[in-house]
Amino acid sequence: MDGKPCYCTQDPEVRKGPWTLEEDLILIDYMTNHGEGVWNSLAKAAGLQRTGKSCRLRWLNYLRPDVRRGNITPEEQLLIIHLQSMWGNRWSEIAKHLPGRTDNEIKNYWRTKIQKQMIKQSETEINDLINPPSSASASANHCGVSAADTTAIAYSPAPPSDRGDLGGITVTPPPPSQAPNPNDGVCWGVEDLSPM
DNA sequence: AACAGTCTCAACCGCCGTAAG
DNA sequence: CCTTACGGCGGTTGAGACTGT
Repeated sequence: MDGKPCYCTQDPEVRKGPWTLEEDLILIDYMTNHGEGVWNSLAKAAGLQRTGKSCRLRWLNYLRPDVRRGNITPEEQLLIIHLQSMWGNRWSEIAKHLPGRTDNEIKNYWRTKIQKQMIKQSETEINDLINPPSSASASANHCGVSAADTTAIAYSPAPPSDRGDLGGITVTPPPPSQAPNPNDGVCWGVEDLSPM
């Protein structure tokens, strides 16, 4: 279409790849006039050569009026870390506690910023264990967690809980709504992630 | 200035749960 | 009860942007 890259699909009726401004406008227009419905028929009715899933994703992650884009605040960051430590990678649950943020955004943020930072930190601590700095009691981080434990956090125990089977490990699923306790199992502070 | 490596994020894929027929 | 269609979710990918050498 109009000189854009060819995202060939099995079905020539269905477009893939980045959304164009035109498509965005069509979807926004349709959504404001009709509201959400069955996504597949919505895509057809709106004249979009996209799958219903694609439309849904685009709307929820990008076009929704209440979607908030831009920097994650330190408060949001702490909340993400805390909720992730409690619930694992249940991004949609976590997103519900961050108004305007999408699960996709949080997921990306976690992987690119927080997780990387944690891995880096745990590597440093492991190095310290192997080659201890002369005077340091470099056995633990500032909350008394061993390097191995920290790694476990970094790689997220993320128990699949109710949908998975992790060798008998059971974890309480996310409560409907629970005020996060910043000291409950999480030792990370904003300063730990300061480079961000 | 040019190239290589790294990072970011939008979008896709595949699986699962649920509702409708 | 079984099958099918759909929505929702988490994981992964790839293109473009950015940074370092």
